Amino acid sequence: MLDPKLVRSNPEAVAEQLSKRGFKLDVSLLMELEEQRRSLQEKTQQLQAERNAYAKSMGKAIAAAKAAGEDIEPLKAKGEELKNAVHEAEKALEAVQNALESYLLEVPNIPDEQVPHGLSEDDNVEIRRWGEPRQFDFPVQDHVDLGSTDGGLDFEVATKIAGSRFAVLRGHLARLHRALIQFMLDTHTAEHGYQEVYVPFIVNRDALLGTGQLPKFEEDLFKLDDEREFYLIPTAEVPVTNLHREDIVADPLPVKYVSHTPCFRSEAGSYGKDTRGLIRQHQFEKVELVQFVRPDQSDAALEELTAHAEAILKKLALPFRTIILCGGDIGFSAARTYDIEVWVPSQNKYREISSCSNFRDFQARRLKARWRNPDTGKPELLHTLNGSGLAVGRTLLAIVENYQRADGSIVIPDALKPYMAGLETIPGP
RNA sequence: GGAGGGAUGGCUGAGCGGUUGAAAGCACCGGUCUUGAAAACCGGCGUGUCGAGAGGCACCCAGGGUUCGAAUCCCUGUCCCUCCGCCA
Repeated sequence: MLDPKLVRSNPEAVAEQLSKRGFKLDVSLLMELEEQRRSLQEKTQQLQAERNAYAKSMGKAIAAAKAAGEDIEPLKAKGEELKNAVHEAEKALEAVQNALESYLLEVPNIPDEQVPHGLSEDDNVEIRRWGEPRQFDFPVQDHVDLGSTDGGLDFEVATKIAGSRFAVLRGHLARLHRALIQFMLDTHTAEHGYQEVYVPFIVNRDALLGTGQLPKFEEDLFKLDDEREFYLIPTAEVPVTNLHREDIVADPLPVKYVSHTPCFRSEAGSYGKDTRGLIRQHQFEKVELVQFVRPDQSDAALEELTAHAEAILKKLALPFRTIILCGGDIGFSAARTYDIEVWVPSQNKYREISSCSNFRDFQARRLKARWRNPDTGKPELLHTLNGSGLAVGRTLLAIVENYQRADGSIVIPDALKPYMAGLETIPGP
């Protein structure tokens, strides 16, 4: 959520900045609600003050009246009147505050100055490339064909037991999948200073409000049929970032977590997109990096975090490029996002494998995630960041395709061999 | 699943329906003292929100209710603890 003070004190400037992402801030609605809020709040608080003062004086007044043998009913009646007036004012104020709050909850974050202009993914800007896409001297197969030979990658049986957009992995590929997870976790904990956390895969509504998936993106989530309003997590970002909801972080910042979780997405609105293969699934695994940092450190932290994700691809010798998302393509809660795209030979292009974002204080404000600034001694909002490090299914896909040989076998990257009991290649048909 | 007991400021922990936004201790900050530190002593010290400011308002798990007045009474929910049962 944006700082309400900023929005009401400078609505035109905020609207201008939000237009960069194609969002139209309803300034007149906002101003009108704000005006109502102000006058109602004034009135309510004045009445509350009156009631409080009156109630305070009542103890003595009643005692005095009783001693004098007077009727105390009139004293009570005045209190009753005040009570009712306060109630009414409070209700009106609450209604306006709710309207204001629910509007603000659906306003996206202000994009960073460095975010390129543009309204579609075509306007994203490439920052850097690493590695050379391999030249193949034989017809390239995609991972679906490569995996189908020994049933290592089986979409049909997954359809039977669940439905479309699910996969079953078997044998070497299942092991490779597990190896990737271990490898990523080990790298981030041992080399990049992250603490590993294991978290719930089911979260409540408050958690999703905190990170910004709700209230606006309910249709992307799997909701459980349960009166407790449970949802399957769409990313580890939700449980991990919520670790510090309504918290004043005591640890020295930055606090860095890495977590491996499954992710569940209904992918509403993506029908017909990437229907083949592992790219877009209802269930996939991800190793996620999350950081809580001092506000003045978050820009640097995003560069660092992105480099941590890139390090995995470098160790796996998978060619990639890093792009910065333009205003129109950036996520709801993010101020700045780098996508890392890995080379996918069968598609002859780079495809997203990680998304690293700085949310500034946007999530922190919703979460009430704070730290105690030693300079002021006061609790202040901190900044949150996260990034995939990496999406496991897509990494598996990239390995299978980039490391394929003419006979359909797949070479195991050196970095993964220790996790594969020394296996050198996954044999072809 | 059954039976009890809890939830108060960064932590521990008092709190009679009215003078309690909240005792006390710890921690923390400032000062005195000291060559320095510790100890001792003095003072300060919750969060949010509105306001230019003075100051106001809200908050004692959450939501309802009773009352002129609720941290204190009632109801519902959530979470935690103890005992019994069951269980990967």
